Amino acid sequence: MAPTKCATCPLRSRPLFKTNTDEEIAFINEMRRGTLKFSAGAQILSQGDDDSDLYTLYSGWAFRFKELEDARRQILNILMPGDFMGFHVSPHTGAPYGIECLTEVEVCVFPKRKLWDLFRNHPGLAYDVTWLTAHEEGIVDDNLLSVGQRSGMERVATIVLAVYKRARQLDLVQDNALDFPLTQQHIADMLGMSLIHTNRVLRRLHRDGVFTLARKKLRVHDTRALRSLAAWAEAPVPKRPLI
Amino acid sequence: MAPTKCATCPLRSRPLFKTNTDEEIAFINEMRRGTLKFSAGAQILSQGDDDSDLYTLYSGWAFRFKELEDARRQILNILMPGDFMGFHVSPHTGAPYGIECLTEVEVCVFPKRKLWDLFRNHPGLAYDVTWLTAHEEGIVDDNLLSVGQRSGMERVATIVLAVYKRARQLDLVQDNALDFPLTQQHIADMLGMSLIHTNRVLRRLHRDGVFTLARKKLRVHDTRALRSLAAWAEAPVPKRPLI
DNA sequence: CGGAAGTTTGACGTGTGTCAATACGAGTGG
DNA sequence: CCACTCGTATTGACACACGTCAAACTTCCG
Repeated sequence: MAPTKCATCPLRSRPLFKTNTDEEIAFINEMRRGTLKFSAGAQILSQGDDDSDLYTLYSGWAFRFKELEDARRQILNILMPGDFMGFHVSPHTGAPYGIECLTEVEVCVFPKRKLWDLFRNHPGLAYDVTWLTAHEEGIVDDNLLSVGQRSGMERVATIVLAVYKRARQLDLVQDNALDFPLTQQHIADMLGMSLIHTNRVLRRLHRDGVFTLARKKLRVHDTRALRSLAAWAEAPVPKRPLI
Repeated sequence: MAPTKCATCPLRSRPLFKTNTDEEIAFINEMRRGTLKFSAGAQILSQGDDDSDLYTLYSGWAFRFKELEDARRQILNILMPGDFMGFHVSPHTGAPYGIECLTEVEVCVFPKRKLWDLFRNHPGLAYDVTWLTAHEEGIVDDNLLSVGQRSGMERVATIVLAVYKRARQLDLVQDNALDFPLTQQHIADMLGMSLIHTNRVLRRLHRDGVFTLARKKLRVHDTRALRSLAAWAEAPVPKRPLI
């Protein structure tokens, strides 16, 4: 359950998140309209929606995606606790993407029209909003690099490693294992590959003992191998803002 | 030549760009350290640079890209006049992408450390920075959708149409034609295809009379055909901020 | 227990990549 | 004005990663 007051938000006390001033937290608390629950598979935001709200993902996983008329779907990035969602540039022409839940999800809701107050009175938070937007763009950049340039094997290794790292930052990993709610179809849609080819690649990595992925559990056995398969560039993780 | 004062910036008077208050323009003018010229092929920002500046592209074209150790390169998006560049989340770990000029380029330079003043004293401009960041993310989203889900033919049609539309907004199109500085290698690196396959697709579209692309000139003959090849979704263009 | 959703495998086709060679265009220097 | 050259564009032959179709199997869950 989400806490009633942002000041006592257990997410905020995690070392991953930077600290805000009491005043800023009070403002966030006041701006927050409340929390909402969605069940797995529900859409928090549908492509084309206009006049949607802003959200911070409090618990659970979701993903942001775009789709074409003929139902081909591209997953743009995965959303995990602390991610800020719903800010886009086409408020009048409808959301250019959708957001769908992978698990049961709880979000904090912020009305868009209060955003101006935030920018006007809390420059620190305004900067945080920009930071989060740029951060998400960085992840999409990474995904575009993968889908555009890496082979199927490299793509799978890269995404597994990326998810594993994010999950570890959020303290979701125990004994190299975590709950992993994506189906192979989701992975395929994220990597721009067919379901069947995705399955073959996963099988191969499974057989080679790099990781196991079964029954919604991901267990990473050989980070080293994963890293070299992915041609991964290591980089320290800066403290991120939380709105 | 870039003007000495932002108040008389000819870019700003274009209908594409929204108006700012005199005070805001004065602040931008004061924040601007000056202008810089780059020749075609020069890198405004190199992957891994730390402590870089912020830029607004004043004239010319450039592109943002990431590359892997083995020199595979993914172009993330194309930059045209009015684009805001250089804001990213990893100031201490080095820029996660590079920016390279396609033509001779002139940019306005803004020191990053003044950004805090901007957020603190000019919430309208702070919002504009966020807007521009989110807008660029939207373009990367579109590119990821293309690279992940569309066929080679669809990808080429989509990108040609997108560039054509942006160029028209900037008044760069005369008689359905514009200066187009990308080589086929650039297009290939943007669409995640090999140079040779890109060439074949271009030839086919050329033969079918959809558009011609030769000697750095792009001439669009059949927008209708292009649109249907691209499965394009029409959307009105909102006024964009200019910093 | 039954049905739906998700996973796995095989057979086969094709879009796209790779290799190699030629042709073209724009500069450069003689 | 002509060689020369280098980046760019074009084309053919061939290979393979990946997509498609089809079917069985396994897991989940009411």
